[in-house]
Amino acid sequence: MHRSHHCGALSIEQLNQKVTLSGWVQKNRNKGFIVWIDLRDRYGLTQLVFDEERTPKNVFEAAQGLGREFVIQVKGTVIERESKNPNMATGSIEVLVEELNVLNPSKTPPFTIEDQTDGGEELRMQYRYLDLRRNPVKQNILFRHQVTMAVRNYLSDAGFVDVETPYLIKSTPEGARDFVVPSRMNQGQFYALPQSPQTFKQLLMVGGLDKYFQIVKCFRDEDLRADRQPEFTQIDCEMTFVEQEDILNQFEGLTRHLLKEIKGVEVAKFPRMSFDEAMKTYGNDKPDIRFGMIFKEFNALAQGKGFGVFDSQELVVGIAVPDAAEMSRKEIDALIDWVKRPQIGAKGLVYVKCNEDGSFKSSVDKFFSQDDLSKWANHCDAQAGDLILILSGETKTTRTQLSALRMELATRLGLRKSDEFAPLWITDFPLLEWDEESKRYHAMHHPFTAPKPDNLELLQSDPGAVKANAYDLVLNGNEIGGGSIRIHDQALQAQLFDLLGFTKEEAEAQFGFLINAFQYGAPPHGGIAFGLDRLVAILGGEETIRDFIAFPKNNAGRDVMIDAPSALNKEQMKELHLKSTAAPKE
RNA sequence: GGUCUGGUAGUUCAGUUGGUUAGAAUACAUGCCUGUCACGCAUGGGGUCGCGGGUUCGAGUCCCGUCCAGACCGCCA
Repeated sequence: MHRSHHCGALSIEQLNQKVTLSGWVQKNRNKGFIVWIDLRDRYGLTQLVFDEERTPKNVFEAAQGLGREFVIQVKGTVIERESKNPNMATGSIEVLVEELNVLNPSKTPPFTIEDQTDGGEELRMQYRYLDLRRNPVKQNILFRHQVTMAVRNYLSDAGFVDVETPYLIKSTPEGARDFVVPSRMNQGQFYALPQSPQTFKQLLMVGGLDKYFQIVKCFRDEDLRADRQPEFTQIDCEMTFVEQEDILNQFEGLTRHLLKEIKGVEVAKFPRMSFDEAMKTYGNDKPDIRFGMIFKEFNALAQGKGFGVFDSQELVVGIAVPDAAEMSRKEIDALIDWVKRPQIGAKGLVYVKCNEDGSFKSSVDKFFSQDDLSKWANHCDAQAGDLILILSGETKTTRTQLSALRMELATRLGLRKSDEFAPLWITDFPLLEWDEESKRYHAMHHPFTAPKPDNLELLQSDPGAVKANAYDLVLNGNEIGGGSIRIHDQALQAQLFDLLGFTKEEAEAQFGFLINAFQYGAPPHGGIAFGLDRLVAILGGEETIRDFIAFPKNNAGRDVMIDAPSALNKEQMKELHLKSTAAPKE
């Protein structure tokens, strides 16, 4: 028997019991006459004690040589501590060791295995198996398990069937870049790894499964971010005989269940906002509504007063930053520099300080009277002590810039509280997006998304104006889910492929299987997919998903622990009918 | 593809205008220590200052190139 108890189990209840424990040496505190070892496993820490008088001499001497992360097994007796540690779950007892068995010694780890480790990001990734021993990372992984179990239970109880879909599928140039896998048995041909199980879940609906879900890996060969990995996990769902309203209700239910179950938070009915309204009032299709600073447009108030910068622009838009009028000139200048950085790209920033005495101080005092500025303050609900910040320019880019500024200020002002949860549905997305580069329309969501039924006639006359039965679930400024009602009518699907610039032959070659399936009684259906990694991170109060993934990849898509990707040897390359311009590994 | 920040001891970092033998903390090793729990005290070992080139009497420090890491923009149907 390796152990009778785990390292978080013992308390004063087990006093005087003989126990066997196994675990890792967290810390060796050697006082000369006495040695304490903190023994660690997944469940906690237990203090072991060895001393000159009570411990056999050979065991006592061996204890002095135990280093960090040695794996040991001990047999001993649970005794009450002379000095208790109230900060420790097992702090009132210790185990007086009689037998010590070193199961495996350890090299000194390259970083400390403690909550506040001295290890940097890269080193921790390289030795991820050591990092996983640390509480913060371990807790995140356990937390993820809690979330996925709650999801599975909820969806299964609601009648959803967990179905696995294939990972080796067909490449489609539409959308994100595919990861591809060469086929040995089919020379010169490639599988692609799915960007999502989209078409398969639709075929499951044609197949009559009615309600499907899968917690599934998806793969996208695009550049990474703090919240983006090349392989990531979706909670993928699809339902038959539903309208948008049915789906929103079902998955609002799931999200509310998770918030309650995992965080103990009760949330009222989720607000809904159209895409257009989100863009107009937050400059963003995933607004963080935990705080205000809602966009107000100043065109009517600020144009035609001789300030050329405003007069010449399509949009003049601003926000009132609460309690920020105290900002020094230097701080405001730094803010102006911040928006002028190439990442934001604003030309400048107009500010109005709403002083406590009711007066206004602005960067455009030359052009606007106190009366003008008072109207501005009124317009954007700025109180005395607030700071109004205004950008102007082309509508779309200016909104994007102000949105970035709003989020930055909220972060700086501590308004993005990680224990506050503000979900929001965004609806009525445009069906299509004009792409300047390729001079054609792209599907904003994906090519199977259904247009709103009363927009159908616009498909010919003004495709860009067509709204879709598509929706996103936003949580604290992050898109955590998105979906749509799908097209189930083959004629409409053909029309969409046409609009997207597919010839009949291309559509047939890429999606023939789906078009065929739709000829055999495809039911109305729709669904949604949640980004599990992101959802877990946000519920956990973070925005970086890496520490909620057991083995994540770095910025460049590398796994620095196993050193992947790597070159293949000549034989493999030959077998796969691949030629490389890079020197192959011998 | 681009912008920005960083790379100095096992680790996390400091290093002034370019100037003596490159420091701190922590980790590690040795010794001391009669109740520790971030134990304490003493001593010690540990450096290709990412790499290559240049400027200079002299480069961790300045310049050019390059590699690596991170954040962001583009991209992510």
